[in-house]
Amino acid sequence: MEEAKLTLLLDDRSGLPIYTQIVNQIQSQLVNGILKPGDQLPTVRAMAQELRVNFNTVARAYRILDEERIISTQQGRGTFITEIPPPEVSVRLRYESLSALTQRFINEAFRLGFSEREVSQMVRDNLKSMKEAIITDSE
Amino acid sequence: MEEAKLTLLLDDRSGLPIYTQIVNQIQSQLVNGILKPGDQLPTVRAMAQELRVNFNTVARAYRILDEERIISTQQGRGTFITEIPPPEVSVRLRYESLSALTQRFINEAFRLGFSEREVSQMVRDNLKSMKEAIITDSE
DNA sequence: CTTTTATTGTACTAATTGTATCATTGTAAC
DNA sequence: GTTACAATGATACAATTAGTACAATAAAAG
Repeated sequence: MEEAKLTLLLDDRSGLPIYTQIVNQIQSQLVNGILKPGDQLPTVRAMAQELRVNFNTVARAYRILDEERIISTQQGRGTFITEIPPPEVSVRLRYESLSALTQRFINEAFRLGFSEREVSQMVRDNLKSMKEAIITDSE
Repeated sequence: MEEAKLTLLLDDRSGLPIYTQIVNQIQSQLVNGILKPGDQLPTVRAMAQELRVNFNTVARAYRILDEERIISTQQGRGTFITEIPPPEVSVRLRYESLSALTQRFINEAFRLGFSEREVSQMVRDNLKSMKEAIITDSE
């Protein structure tokens, strides 16, 4: 949950653009557990200097990862790893991921003084209105 | 009517700037009665140290809350929760507070590819096991 | 009571971060 | 060779946070 050292290796012979290599390597480091949710990535400029590339190239990689919801970039603050991506992860990991997310949510709600009834009611209402919104959108 | 301990939790994954997180949480704690009218908030420097952020970040949050008339900041004295807001405002704020928290949770869960069924099931399970834990603790 | 000191929030500026836009470069297709 | 396009670089910008000096109030010292 801290800032990662994050050593990436660029390969000129790979034929892949730099930003793609950065995307791939961050993805694999996440899958391998080298990067974990909450970790802060190096700033675009720091990583750019490390890799001797323009910081916009790193920014491009970060933007792609952000669009894939793998990281969360925040102007003025930095970039952070979000949750485990859904793809091919095992059923167990998937379950644990949702469980952790739910526990954080419920703990927060309780900490703020909301009751069990209020929480479950609000979840129901939100899910319901979200479903209706989807139906409306597709008309 | 005394100074609050006021434990706030910052979350890097939330995507929200620190000052916004502080604003949201103080609002929530107010509408849930954790903070009461007249309560003194920690000084900007004390809270900053607690959260390991710059005190100007806390000051920014306090300034926003001050503009919303939720708190009253007084140079040289401190910051205090203002006197009773109209009850219907309080109720509305309370609802909106939980609604916003819930929406963030559900959006995140959907983003991770979980279905509506999975989400509501997980919420039920978590609430249930939490209730049992409380019962067990009190034996 | 007056003066001094400490504590508190404020104002302004600087530094750090990601973003947006356009220019340059290189490569492939024609 | 020209053109088209993708990748990268340069520059300016915006958002957030940090640093510094200051003003108002309270508390302490005398």
